[in-house]
Amino acid sequence: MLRSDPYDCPMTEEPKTRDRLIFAATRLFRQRGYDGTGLAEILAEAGVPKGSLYHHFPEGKADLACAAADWTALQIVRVVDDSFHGAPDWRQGATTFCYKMAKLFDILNSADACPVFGLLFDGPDQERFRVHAAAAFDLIIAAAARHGQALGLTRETALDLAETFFIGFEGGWTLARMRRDSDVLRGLPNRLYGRPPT
Amino acid sequence: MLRSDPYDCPMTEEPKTRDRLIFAATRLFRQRGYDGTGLAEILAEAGVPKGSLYHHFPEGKADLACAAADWTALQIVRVVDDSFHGAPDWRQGATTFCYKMAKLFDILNSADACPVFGLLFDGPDQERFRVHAAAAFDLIIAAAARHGQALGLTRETALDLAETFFIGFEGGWTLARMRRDSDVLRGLPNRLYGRPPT
DNA sequence: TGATCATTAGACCGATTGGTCTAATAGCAT
DNA sequence: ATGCTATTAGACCAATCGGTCTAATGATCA
Repeated sequence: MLRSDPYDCPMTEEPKTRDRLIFAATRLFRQRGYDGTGLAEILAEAGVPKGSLYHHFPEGKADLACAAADWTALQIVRVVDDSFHGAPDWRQGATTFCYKMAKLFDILNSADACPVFGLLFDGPDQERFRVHAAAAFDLIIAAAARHGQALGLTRETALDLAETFFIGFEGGWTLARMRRDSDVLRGLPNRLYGRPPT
Repeated sequence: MLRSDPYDCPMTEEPKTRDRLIFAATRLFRQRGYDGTGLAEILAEAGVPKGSLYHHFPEGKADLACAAADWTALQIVRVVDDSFHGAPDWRQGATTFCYKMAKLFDILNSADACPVFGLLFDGPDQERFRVHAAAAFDLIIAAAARHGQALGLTRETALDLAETFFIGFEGGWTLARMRRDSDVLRGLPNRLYGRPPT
């Protein structure tokens, strides 16, 4: 799911160097964090020499990290759109999202950081990463809020609802990771919105 | 607040070597993460030579990180107890906790990781840290749940309420950090429990 | 006092870090 | 084919990494 094409390039042929770097970096940063991942590891996993990295990302590791974060954010927006597409109400959309992400959690080795925010805080250039993370978060919030509006909510209500949801989701992912249990994610809607009417 | 005495030793005299190491490590890990912090930095901030570190923490950096995490967890339990002490109901206790932590957020340079869970995931010894984090979390949950029971809730309800609260809190801290805005924390009770009855 | 132990002090180590630089190569225009 | 640019390839670098080790020092007994 999160491994499909970045920038909508056709996946029939092997991804190009730049994208292979982004893939490898995304996975490794999510798993070991920014500082915990060496360039050598990324290069090895991507099968790319060092010269290419600094050709495609002149500012090196930090550049690559931002690209990886951007790509991840786009993927999450896609999951949001898939989840809310055709949902009869907010709760249904949110629930579907949680289940999709729980499945993803199980596919990843379930000890990784949250795809969205995991990669964005450490590293030497803290302020740059912080701003980048905030922008990515707003992108995702906005996507969810659009669906809320389409379901008849006012703009303010939808934004507030979306923000609250992702606050809960972020905390939920953290707990799921700590316990290695994706059911924490599946249980989120009940926590946030109460037991469903049977 | 979070700088007071570990292990209840009197603060009149200078903290001993071991505690100075824990203080410095706590602060630096929270700020730059485990992998982002070098031993040299910690040693410099604590004013302690390398030999002492490996005397007090034979397994080195990882040992120190666990000690720092344990100490932090105890501090958080204290804030929980302070917040719920004398609170008329759950919501009041939770609200006080959020305000106290918001104040702490402002005192720290407000770009740090959540005191409880920020330090615990990266690093080479991932599994050890994960288990440690889960235990610390359960400690804090249990502390809050005890107050819930004292307020008349059943054990199950209290545990569930506490878990949900800290899920929200963890996500809230993350967002507060991203936006550099402690009001995200102060707004949490309204998000979780609805607008208060005026 | 002298003996014994805990602690401090920091020189030193091999490995790895992110980053630079030059040379070789591939792709594509003409 | 020729020339030009984009890309790959990897040797090389100083700096820093976490960790080990020996010697000096402090503290506390007999």
